[in-house]
Amino acid sequence: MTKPLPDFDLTGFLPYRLSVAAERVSAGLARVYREEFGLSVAEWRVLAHLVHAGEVSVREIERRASLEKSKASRAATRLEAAGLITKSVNPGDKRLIVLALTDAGRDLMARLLPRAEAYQAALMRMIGSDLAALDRVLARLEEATP
Amino acid sequence: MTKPLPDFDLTGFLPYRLSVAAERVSAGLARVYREEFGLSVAEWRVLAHLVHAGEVSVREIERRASLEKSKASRAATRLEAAGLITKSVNPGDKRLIVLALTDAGRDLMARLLPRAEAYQAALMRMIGSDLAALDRVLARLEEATP
DNA sequence: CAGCATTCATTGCAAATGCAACGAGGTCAA
DNA sequence: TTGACCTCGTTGCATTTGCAATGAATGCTG
Repeated sequence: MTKPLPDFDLTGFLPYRLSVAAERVSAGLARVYREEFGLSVAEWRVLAHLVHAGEVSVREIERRASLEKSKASRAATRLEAAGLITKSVNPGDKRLIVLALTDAGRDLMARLLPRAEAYQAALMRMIGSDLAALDRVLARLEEATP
Repeated sequence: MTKPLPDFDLTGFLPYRLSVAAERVSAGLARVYREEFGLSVAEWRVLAHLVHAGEVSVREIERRASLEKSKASRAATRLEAAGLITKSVNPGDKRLIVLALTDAGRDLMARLLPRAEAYQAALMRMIGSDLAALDRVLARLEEATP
């Protein structure tokens, strides 16, 4: 008596499809900031968050940019070495490190952001009228996951 | 004269949101096959594809399961060591390796697949009426990415 | 204010990753 | 048939990753 192994098509499995799609989109975007600006995903996220948030601790990056503690720390170290950000101790709470863009970092982002926006625009064009629905789905997954 | 750095909210950036959502969903699913069956993502994908495809080469896994060449190869090696699949040379083309589930592999998947399906079902319930739109979006991203 | 628990960032280290190189096999045209 | 190419799977190796441990700083409680 053999087990009744149900058929299962991985390519139709939602978590898999979502993962592959996200990976491809990330890879497409990464070409922009990697090939032309030499940034890794972690570095891109740190810089991108700094543009919006101003001065921020590593911990804040970890939370807001979904970056592993150590990943955020190492990305910050590399960015500092590249002269794109500064790291300093928060005088109020000396456990905290204040990350801030340098002029060079701001310059780089001023050139990079339009490219990133253009990429998002192209993506949105592909998604078309399903954008609102996708937005709802992502919003729901942001607050909870099964 | 400072640069006109446009504001940019990473948490509203579509590629980022997609990436985070996919990562969270994957992590949720991974808890099932990792904690209870000791499988990695790569191993899960290989097994899942074998269920549907029967006997398959490593190359085929690479293509159909979006797994790096070497990742697929190493996953197969581990799965063979664990007694879940067999590896043999294709007699017709001796460059090809034939991967096939063992009885133990089939048994494991018979227990795992219902859990995976349940996870997908829970995910679909969350997505609700936006499922059709999400499906279209993923289908479009599968055939092309900006 | 003393002691203890917590928070933050870094780092050590084992494991995972990705890429290029390799060797074995196969294809095809001259 | 031979020799130049291609394909497949594995592996070597430098890099990246994730996790736990560490050490410094702060908060909390009695």
